[in-house]
Amino acid sequence: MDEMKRPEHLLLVDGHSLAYRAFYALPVDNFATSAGQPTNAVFGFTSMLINALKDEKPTHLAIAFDVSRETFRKEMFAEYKANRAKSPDEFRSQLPLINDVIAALQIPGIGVKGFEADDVIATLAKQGEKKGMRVSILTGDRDSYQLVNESITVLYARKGVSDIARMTPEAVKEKYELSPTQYPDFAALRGDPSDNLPSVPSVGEKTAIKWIKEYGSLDELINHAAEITGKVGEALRANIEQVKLNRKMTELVKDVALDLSIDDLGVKSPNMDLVNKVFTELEFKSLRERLLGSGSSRKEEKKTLKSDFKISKYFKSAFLDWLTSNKTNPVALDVQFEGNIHGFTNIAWGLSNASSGIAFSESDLSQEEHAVLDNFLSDSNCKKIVHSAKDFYQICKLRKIDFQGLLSDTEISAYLVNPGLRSYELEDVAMRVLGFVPELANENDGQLSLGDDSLNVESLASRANTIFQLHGALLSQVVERNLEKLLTGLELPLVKVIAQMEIAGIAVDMKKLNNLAIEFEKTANGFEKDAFKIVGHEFNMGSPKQLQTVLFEERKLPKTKKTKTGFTTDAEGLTELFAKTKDPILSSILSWRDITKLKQTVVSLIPLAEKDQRIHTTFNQTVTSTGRLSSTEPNMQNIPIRTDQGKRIRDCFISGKNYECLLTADYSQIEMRIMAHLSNDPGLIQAFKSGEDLHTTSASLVFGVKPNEVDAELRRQIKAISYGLAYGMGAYGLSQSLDIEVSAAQKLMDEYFKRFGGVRDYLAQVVEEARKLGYTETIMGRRRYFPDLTSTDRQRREMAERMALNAPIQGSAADIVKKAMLNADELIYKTNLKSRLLLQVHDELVFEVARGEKDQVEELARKAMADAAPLKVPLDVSIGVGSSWDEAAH
DNA sequence: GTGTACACGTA
DNA sequence: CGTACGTGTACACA
Repeated sequence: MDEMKRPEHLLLVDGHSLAYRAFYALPVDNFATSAGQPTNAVFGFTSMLINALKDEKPTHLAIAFDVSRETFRKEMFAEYKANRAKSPDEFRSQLPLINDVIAALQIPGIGVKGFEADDVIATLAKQGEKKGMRVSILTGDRDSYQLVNESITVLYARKGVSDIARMTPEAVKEKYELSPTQYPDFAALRGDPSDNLPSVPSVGEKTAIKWIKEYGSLDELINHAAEITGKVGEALRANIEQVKLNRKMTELVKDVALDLSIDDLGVKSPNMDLVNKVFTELEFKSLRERLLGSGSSRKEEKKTLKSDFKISKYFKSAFLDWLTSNKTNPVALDVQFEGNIHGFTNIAWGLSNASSGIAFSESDLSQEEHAVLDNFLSDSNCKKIVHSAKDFYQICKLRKIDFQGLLSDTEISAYLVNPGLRSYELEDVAMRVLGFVPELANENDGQLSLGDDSLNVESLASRANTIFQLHGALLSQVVERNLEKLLTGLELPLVKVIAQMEIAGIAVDMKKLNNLAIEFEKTANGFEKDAFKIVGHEFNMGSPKQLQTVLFEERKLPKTKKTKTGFTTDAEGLTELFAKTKDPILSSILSWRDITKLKQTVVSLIPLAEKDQRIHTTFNQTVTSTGRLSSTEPNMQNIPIRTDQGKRIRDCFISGKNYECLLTADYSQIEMRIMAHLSNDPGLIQAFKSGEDLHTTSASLVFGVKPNEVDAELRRQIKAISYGLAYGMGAYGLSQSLDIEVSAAQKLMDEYFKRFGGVRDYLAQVVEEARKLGYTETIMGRRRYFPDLTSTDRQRREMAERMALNAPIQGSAADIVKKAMLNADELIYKTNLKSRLLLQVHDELVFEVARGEKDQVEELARKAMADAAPLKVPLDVSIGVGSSWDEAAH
């Protein structure tokens, strides 16, 4: 192969800071050899190194290490890094292993006594720059930002082991509004807690940046220190010597005497024998694979996803060919975009089948090509496999076409196969299911992607190919686990409904909302003042720690229940304390907490209202382990309702222009109905069929009184028992929630089970079966796995048991509500109504009713919800209508 | 700058 | 020592 002459590129790695980052980024528990040697730092370090080699393709390479803590900086400032605890044994034991790794990779490691790795790197970087090389510095230390210029880039390990920020002069400017040369001036003012460099009191990043921007440099700032007014000015003048010292310490040394030169740093191929030996000892299997495909080792064949996978860069014939001739075969699609439901910009697409792919940015398309793309997207005969179909529905909806032909969504498939995992992002699912991650496409011109979230367009084709492969692998798991119907009959069609709900959003009365914020703020301030007066000094009421000092030390109140770090100050504890002591501070705190929480809710809603005066939440379909939806930004599923003040917040959600009112429809006691259905308990079923109030009926049975003799207290008790059971509560928990003796609680439970023996048998059977099978199932076949049911750790096992008890109940309710949403959507579509579904709050649906459609929507909602599942008991739906969400309550 | 603890809103 | 969530603040931090 003829060696192309490429520009020389020097990669310098700060070994210590990178390893340290890796150590804290990866859980030590998950990385150890079978002999028990921790390897998380080695693994993370090696992983970052391999990635950098792959991405940077350096021609020259060195790793610098700190040799000891005794450096010239320490001589200048005795306190330097004095606060650093000795690094944990688990970390230090890995340093020799890191040396083994870099020895195997034939990378020179450099350390110079009296200097830090940073200084060595600065020296080499400058030498490389002089020789006309491109220089990259991989580090977890921001001090090296001062070296950044047109030739020198810092690759800063932000968090984890894959989040690398590419710090060019522009990136530094963007982040700090300062040039790289100004960075150390700023750092000197800010101080550095990890190096034990003090900051100027009351000067934070904001002020530091402002000053350096204003005066241009630290020297100039100091020259004009006398001009700065106020407290901050005084603080600066009082600390000028420290700041000067900080500045000296931050400056990197660029002329450390080294006994080798850049020319000695040419990249060598790894010593494969040694690599095999070391990686085997460390039990790194996947890293060895990655190394082989790293490109730093010369002729090794590259391990891509699929050797025959071809990516066509965009060109016209390929584009047309792809979108028009592949009609009958499924295609995997990936999309990248900026913006949100109010406007998507910079859209780029990746498409792939088993063997080839194409990727293109929309900006490169002609008008005709755009039309071809739209046709493809809305052609139900073109079967599409995607990861996160909601994006596709929303992008299409905004350009007024219908996304059609959804064959599957790998994100949702993966979720159904095993809900309750942390992430269903493509990279994570691919790693779990296929054992690899989609590769970034190679770039031939040496320009690299920007890291972060901006992908290069070609990589969308590899992502699409990964999605294609995932579909095959996940489909067999879906079939194996009997999840096909749940997937295609419930979750997939639901995606579109949710996409529409998010785009619709819910209208808010901004005036009311703003006024509420002001009013709550005022009230809160009043309570705060009261509290300060009672205590005799100011303190931060929002700090549980300070609160503890005030309550238990200053006021010597009796201690509440313990938390991990002290004594609880939660509402329950404080209420109890108040009953005991009548200390007025307690009621002030409780009232302040209450109103502050409400204020915060209101305040956070205000900026979320978009130009359309509506709030558009995001419903996540793959978060909960039970099958429920979740809602974020804002969470519309925990808007207050219980108190009068809280209801005033609900009153701010209203029907929008051209709509008549809001309509809420909710299931009454859906979880207890499911309990009746699943347990087949004749008493419970009868109670529901009778049409009487459930809790009243149950109470009369359990307590042996006539229904009309069931008072509020008895009703409250039976309600606590019923729902407690659905959550796996024991006698102790019941005694707590009813404030009775444990023995009394046990008696109550016994009595309950005497009447509802079927419930007891069912609960026992659920756990038994879950232990046997490893999972529970809902009425629609949704599974949740419980590995901890066989744990020897009692606490974990019992936790798993309670979760297993609850999962079929909560999960079946989720199934039913989801089905109801589909029904409602379909009925609206069929009857051509303008009304629409806006929100789902677990057992409640909120509709926005168009003029003149009130009665129809009410009937439709009732039918959609009641018919959602054929249970052994009826599904009771109650409906309310009003001009606001509060008024529509019932 | 980031993660954890605590507190608290909903079903 | 009752399930399932999301969000805010304070605080520690290696």
